[in-house]
Amino acid sequence: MVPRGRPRDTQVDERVLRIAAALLLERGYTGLSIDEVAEQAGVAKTTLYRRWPAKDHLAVAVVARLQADDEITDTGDIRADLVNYLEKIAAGLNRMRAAGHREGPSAGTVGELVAAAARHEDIGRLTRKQYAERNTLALALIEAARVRGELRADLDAEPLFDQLAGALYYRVMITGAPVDRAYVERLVSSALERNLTCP
Amino acid sequence: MVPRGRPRDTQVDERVLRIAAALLLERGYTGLSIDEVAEQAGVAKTTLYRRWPAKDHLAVAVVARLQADDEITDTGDIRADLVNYLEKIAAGLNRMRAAGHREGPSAGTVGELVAAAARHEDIGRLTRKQYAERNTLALALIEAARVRGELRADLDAEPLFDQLAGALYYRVMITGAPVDRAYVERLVSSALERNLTCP
Amino acid sequence: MVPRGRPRDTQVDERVLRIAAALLLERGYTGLSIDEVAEQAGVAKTTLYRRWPAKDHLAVAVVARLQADDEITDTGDIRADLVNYLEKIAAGLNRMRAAGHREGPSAGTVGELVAAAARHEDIGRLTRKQYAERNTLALALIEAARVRGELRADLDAEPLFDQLAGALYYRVMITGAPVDRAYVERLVSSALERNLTCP
Amino acid sequence: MVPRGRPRDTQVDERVLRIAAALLLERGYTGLSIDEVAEQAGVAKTTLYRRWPAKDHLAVAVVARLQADDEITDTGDIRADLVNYLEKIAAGLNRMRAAGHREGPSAGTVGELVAAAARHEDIGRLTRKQYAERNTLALALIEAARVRGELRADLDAEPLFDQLAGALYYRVMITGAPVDRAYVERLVSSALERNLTCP
DNA sequence: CACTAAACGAGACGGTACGTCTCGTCTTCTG
DNA sequence: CAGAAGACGAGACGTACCGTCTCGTTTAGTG
Repeated sequence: MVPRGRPRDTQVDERVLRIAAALLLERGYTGLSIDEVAEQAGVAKTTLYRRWPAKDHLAVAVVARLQADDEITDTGDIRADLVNYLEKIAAGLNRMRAAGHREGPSAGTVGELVAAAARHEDIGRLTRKQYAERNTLALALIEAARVRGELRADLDAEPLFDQLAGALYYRVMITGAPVDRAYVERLVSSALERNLTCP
Repeated sequence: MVPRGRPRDTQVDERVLRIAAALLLERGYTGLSIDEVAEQAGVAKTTLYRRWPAKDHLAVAVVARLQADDEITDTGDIRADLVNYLEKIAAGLNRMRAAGHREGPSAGTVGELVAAAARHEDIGRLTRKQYAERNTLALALIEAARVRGELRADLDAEPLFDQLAGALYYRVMITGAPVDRAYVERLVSSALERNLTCP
Repeated sequence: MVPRGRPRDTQVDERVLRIAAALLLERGYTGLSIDEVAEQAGVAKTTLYRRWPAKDHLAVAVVARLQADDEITDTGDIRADLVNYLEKIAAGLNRMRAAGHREGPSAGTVGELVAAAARHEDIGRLTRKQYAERNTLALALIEAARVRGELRADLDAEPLFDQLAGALYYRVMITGAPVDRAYVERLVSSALERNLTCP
Repeated sequence: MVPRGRPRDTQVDERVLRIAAALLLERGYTGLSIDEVAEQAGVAKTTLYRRWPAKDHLAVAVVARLQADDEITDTGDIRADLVNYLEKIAAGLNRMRAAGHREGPSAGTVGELVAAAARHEDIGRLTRKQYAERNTLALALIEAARVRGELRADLDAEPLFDQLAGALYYRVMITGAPVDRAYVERLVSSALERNLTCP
């Protein structure tokens, strides 16, 4: 398939995403205005809509780039690996938390993205797929630890990871409590140690 | 303090919240229009804004009323009590999930509310306070179980409840996975049983 | 007929009119807000509406009081008498001109009063009656001058006074040109001297 | 200068002004609602506000178009020319008089326009400029008559025209008296003949 | 080099909701 | 009853976005 017509200006993507990121982080989701992005980027609105079909898509793209690659590593020490991985997730969330001037404790932008995923089926599919991949990796990590005997044999991995990741999101979005290294370690401890007393 | 002037019509709150709830659940956050609520409720917009300073505030009030009284009970069986309580939370979330057109897997409305809390400092304070109360109750439940020996003595209650509630929110908002009774039971089991093998 | 119940507080009228005048002159007709007048006067809106059925009526009352009594005097010198009288009218108009911060050249408040008279039949009747009285006096003045031979015998008094008063209003409302003593004298001269060359 | 961007739809101006004129004449100034104009013209409110920054501006534009071209002609007979020209002005005023419900004697709409000119500096400038042009033409007409000896050599043209036009406005806005051909002729006679008896 | 196809800048446009601002009416309690 | 206080209905206003459209202009590749 031969490309016809004038090729897209690749610098546009870069410039737009940079400026959109600045706006999003500085003023929050509402403050991210298509008109303003276009103007600041010296780009026509048409050009934006040629690349991202709606503001929500642009916002998702911006955040996706901010989160980047949360690598997962398996050192054989499940506790350390989980702490390590969860900390990366926490870092991404904390970055969102700063968005929107007031820098209140709650990460409104994360909420907006959830809403965006609900508004647009394609965004929903995309983000769920990405989260599914992340989940798969984490579950594999846990499974490996189970197989090699670090975790108990009849472990239910799915809710375990839900608990870990969920606690982070819960604090960031709902209670507004801090999510730092100390908390992550408490969290992993709480999740891995037995809680019920042995009868 | 003596009340001065014409007292507020208490029926208005009732009527408005009922209609707003219907709109919110049927058409989602965007479909909840102040003008329409006012019209359907036979109320002037001024009257709405006298009670709720912005649409966000109305929406939060609507949802607060839908969640309403998630009573927590202490039967002496911490596992059953937690399952019971989490199911109530899950029910509330699932109700939100249905909100808005496509009945997609993700509860966009919850995300909007998180965003609303971030946009308005007062909403943020209010909701965090409410969640803090809920947390307090749950932590007391857990603490009581610890004291009477159902849970281990050195239990860290805070992350434990974060894990439980967080997992529900995480699935509803992020992964889109179902949150039903079966899952809640798996979740509580996962959180309460020991996961690390004894060395 | 015996008066029953609490008698009206006569101080209210005074206070309200004073404050309304201040607002009207300072901010113009739009800036004259019933709510604000009530608040500043320490008076309930009910009380205002008991006295003046609408904002327009209050405004008219305010202006009527500002104009007060344009006395007309007959010294036997029609030119001087007219100049004298027109100057009083001009003074009233110039007072209105200052109204509304921008102190532009045009007296918007006069226009608003005209509009008010058109909106409310009763205001229209009232003001037209007042203007009719003024007219009657002026016409009598002119007529007397005619009878005693100062003015020509077949003079048409009605358009003559229309011309004089009208020119003032025209400049104040339409062209924005100044209306001072010098102009009034030119005006009277122009109206009284013959303009057509004698054939 | 190259035109950039999508050109304005010229039909919009036409349609909007037509419909706005209909509303203004039928229901008066208050009855001229931006929302309704937009709806009836099949045009977005945004489009209206792009052309006229406020309702006042639209109203002025509507009236300006109604008045349109009051051509002035110089036949060499100053009396006839003045009558002719004043009649055109009177016609415009009488058209305004009909505007708004009660078809009362006073042209409230003219008052509203005066008020509009006072509220917005730009409208004031614009309308004063237009009236200045009209004045210039009329003064030229009078001046020509003076030069050719129809009017006396030391005539003061400015107050003369003020008197003529002013009388019309005065009757329409203030006294509510009729302004028809007969009156215009009396008016011109009154203004042109000598009024003082020769001493 | 002409021609085609698409990207691009600019900005008008339709649509829609928001939140604000008055006005004039009403309802309650107090003197 | 008058008055203070303030809720209420009604309705327009002007604003702020979004996403689409319609131009004219540029930038490639192709015959």
